[in-house]
Amino acid sequence: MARSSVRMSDVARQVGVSTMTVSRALSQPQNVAPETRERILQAIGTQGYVPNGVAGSLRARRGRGVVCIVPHIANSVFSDTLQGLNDALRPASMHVMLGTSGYSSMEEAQVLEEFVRMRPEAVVLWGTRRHPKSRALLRRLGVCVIELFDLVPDPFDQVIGFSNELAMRALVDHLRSYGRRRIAFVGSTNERDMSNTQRADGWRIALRHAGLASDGLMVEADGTTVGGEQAFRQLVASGVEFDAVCCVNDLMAVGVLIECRRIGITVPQQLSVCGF
Amino acid sequence: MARSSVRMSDVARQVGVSTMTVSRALSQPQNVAPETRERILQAIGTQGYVPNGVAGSLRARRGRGVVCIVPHIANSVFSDTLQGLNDALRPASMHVMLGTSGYSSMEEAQVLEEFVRMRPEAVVLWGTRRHPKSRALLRRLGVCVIELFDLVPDPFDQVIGFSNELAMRALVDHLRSYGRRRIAFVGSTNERDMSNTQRADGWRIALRHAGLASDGLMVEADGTTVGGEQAFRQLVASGVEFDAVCCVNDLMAVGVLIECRRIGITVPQQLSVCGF
DNA sequence: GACTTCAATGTTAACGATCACATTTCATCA
DNA sequence: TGATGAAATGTGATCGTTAACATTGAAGTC
Repeated sequence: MARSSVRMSDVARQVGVSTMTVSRALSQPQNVAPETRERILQAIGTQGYVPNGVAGSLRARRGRGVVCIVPHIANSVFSDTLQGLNDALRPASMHVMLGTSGYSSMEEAQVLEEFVRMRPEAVVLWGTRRHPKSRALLRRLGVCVIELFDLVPDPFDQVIGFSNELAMRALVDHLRSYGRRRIAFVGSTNERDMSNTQRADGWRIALRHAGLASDGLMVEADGTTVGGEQAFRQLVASGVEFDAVCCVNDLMAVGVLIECRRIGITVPQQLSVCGF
Repeated sequence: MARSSVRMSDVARQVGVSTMTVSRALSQPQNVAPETRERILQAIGTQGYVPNGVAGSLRARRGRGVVCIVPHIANSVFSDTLQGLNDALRPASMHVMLGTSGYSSMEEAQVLEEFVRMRPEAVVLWGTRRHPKSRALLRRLGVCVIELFDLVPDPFDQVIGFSNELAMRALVDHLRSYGRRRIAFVGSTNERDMSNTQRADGWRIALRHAGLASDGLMVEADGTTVGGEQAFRQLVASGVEFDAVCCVNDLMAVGVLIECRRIGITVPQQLSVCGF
């Protein structure tokens, strides 16, 4: 660990004030005489003093870190979120402590346990599925928790998100307003991803509310572009009739579009295709 | 800041040992009698004790944080790097403190100054362009610095990267081995991005070494797909002869490919196109 | 002039852990 | 049998800062 040999007391000695005045000059300038403050800042520059934030956090019982654990960084949904969080935190002189869960709540719990040792100001987590250990830990520490993406009726602390189910229902209703009646669903087989289930539920519920059938209209494959092609081929091969396809994500929708072009189905004339 | 009211001394008291023994049970288990350690771990579980990493870092004069400042998170090159760094750090119980520079060395210096207060174990930075303030700061703190991406002859501390110039020269040589002789360069007008200049240099040097001309063979536009299309159109319009195009990045290469398809140039038959 | 008020600064004691250096215990062996 | 040493544990100081309270001095009030 880098340790600067220059301490606040070194600056204080040179200026001829107490360390408390130096501390105040940095964190509450309005309580220090301008002239004194000026001399202190100059001494800081001369000596190359870098405040020790670890010591400060310990004594002040507050840090400037915000833990953020996302399933995977190298995925634009998550990295965009990180970017936003980072940008919002900087003006407040706070920083992101980054972690990944690999879509596993167990792994998230382990990472979380290590991270909270640094006593973060807040914890930002993706989704609302928490391992019991995580819940207990967060509850015990009383740390501010912000859950992203999934809007649930009984949030742990604070939630910023939307309802997968309602969004998918809105999508289906929109297709209905275009006159579509046989609306298929292309889902992902990724079991860890709860949003797939919630979106499928939304599709099913919307159809039921509208008095439309869903039987045989759901196909699943890997949640990728190739998976989308496969699933769509499967749907076509099944011989079931359909005039619209809702995909659980954009990648699969791209796969569907590719397959449509290959077998000569015109979009949106013959078929409506939705991503998410 | 979350503060657990349970301290190490609470655990120690319950077990009937000193705090030092608890501390050792956690960080150097081999120096504690197995039976004692067992009782300590049990008490920790019962009381829900979470070690205070801030206090530990202060006294031990070493933390577990690694500062990583990238130009922009929401860019796959950087987020992939972050992912890798994060994955490598986790087994060592270390964490990433994330920051962004927005491609500005001045902003990087400011972010860095705030981050080093937490006395990180190491600092990972993108590229090798550093603001003088950053250099001075890092030098003064004596913190381990790792610079990524650009391989330079006079590294600040440690560098992991490759030479843009040499890579581009290799690319040009590869095209020559295919018989290409009129090799154009599509560059980006993004001034902040040093790598553009270095790659252009590589292209120019490779041509000179091979005794080939570069005059009129360089075009520039915005470093995007659209920019690639524009630059290629400009190249075609100039009437200059060429049988290969090196693009400064993949996005521009995609733009070139799109434009080729539009105007009926077959790749790779009539023209070789390279990304980077 | 004595009294209040306020701004500027100082003093002391933490924050919660770990380092460096004891001390205790007990098995080993000449 | 007492010296020797290693394993297990304890003691006291300390990491560098800031909260809480105390002090100082000068200006304002009656």
